[in-house]
Amino acid sequence: MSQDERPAPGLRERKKAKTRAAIQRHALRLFHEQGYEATTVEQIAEAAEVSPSTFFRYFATKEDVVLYDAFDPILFAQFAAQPAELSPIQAIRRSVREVFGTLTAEEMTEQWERAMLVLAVPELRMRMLDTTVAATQQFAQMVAKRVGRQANEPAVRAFAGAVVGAMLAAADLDTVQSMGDYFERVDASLDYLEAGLPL
Amino acid sequence: MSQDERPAPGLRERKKAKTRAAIQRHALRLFHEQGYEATTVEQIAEAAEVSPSTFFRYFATKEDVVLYDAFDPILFAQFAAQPAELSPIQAIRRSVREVFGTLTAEEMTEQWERAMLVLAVPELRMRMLDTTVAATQQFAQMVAKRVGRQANEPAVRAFAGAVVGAMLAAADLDTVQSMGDYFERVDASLDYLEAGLPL
DNA sequence: ATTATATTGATAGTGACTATCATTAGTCAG
DNA sequence: CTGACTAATGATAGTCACTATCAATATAAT
Repeated sequence: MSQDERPAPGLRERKKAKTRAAIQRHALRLFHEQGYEATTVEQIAEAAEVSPSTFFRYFATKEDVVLYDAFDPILFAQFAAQPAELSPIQAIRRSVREVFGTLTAEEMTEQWERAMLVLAVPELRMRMLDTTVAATQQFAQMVAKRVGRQANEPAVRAFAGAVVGAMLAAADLDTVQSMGDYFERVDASLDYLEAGLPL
Repeated sequence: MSQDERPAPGLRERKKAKTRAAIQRHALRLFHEQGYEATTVEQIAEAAEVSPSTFFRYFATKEDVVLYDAFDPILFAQFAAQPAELSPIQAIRRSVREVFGTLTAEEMTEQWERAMLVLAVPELRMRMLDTTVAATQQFAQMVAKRVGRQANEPAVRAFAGAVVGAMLAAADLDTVQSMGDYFERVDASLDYLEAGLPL
């Protein structure tokens, strides 16, 4: 108690965090209950007891309520922290394991449901793809650092693109029906990339 | 003249084709002159001398005016037509060369400008990505056929995803500044994939 | 307590897109 | 050629995401 465990950053900041969380919670609940498109921003605002104006102050778009995604930075940090002697693909494999290994069953379910929502709604799926492709450049830079090359070299870019492409292809709703399935597929894809795309 | 070169499909159909072409032409011109976002559907409709209602009868969204893309099917057909003994990557390389080799300088410029527009406008870029990812499944099926495997095998999906991912990574505005640059990069990426992603 | 500042809600707008319906124009028998 | 059938059009009214603005309110700082 003597130490500031959480710096308790003033009433104003705490209120903002609460408001943001309330909006997101009610939004996700309503999306689950009525579907994404059938839920209007007005409804979300009303449920969270704020005005529509306030909604847009916290989330620039309706999509952002779902896509505010803290995973990319965590995954990147984990990737950077892997021992330098690992190959990029081995580093990816370990990063994925370590990041998702810490999730509770509940968090896992929540992530899975969110993923289903994103894949099901074209609007959300498209935004997710866009941010993923943008993240590919960042990934290329980290790979470059790891193998001692330049990030703008065609080989490095192609490698990063191929890895991301293969990971996206692993997220296929027809054959993947659970988080466990998905991890198996990601692992298999990484094996396949490591083997040099043998056909 | 004795043969029907174009079946001349009735006045109604000819008018529709004309209207569609007029809308698209004026839309692309206005996008070029004023920018995509600054151009409203109302302006396009007015320029093409139709009502806004009619605009949406021809194009479901404003985006579709730009993204109505005839290239994917042509590229797929060309890929399917490549000799069976070629490896998938060799077949891709040849298909790309053959499809774009037939373009005139003017068509080339037009395609380049359209590509720039798509990459510059988030809305368009996202839709393009979505259709590209969707096309990956189709591509996986064709690859499967070529190598005598099933399209839902992880290896086949991962291969298709990796190829598409690497191709997308080749379309990088920082390092690619012309259609010629782009083809070089695509070729280099295919080499790299063929070599088994050596780092 | 008082001043300065951050946050809010209300209001009014824009623009993409949908639904509906009467009018018009192309088609096809007879 | 004419009239009935059908497809295409334009007008109207509406929904919803999102923006801009501004007065009212809540927090922070002095």
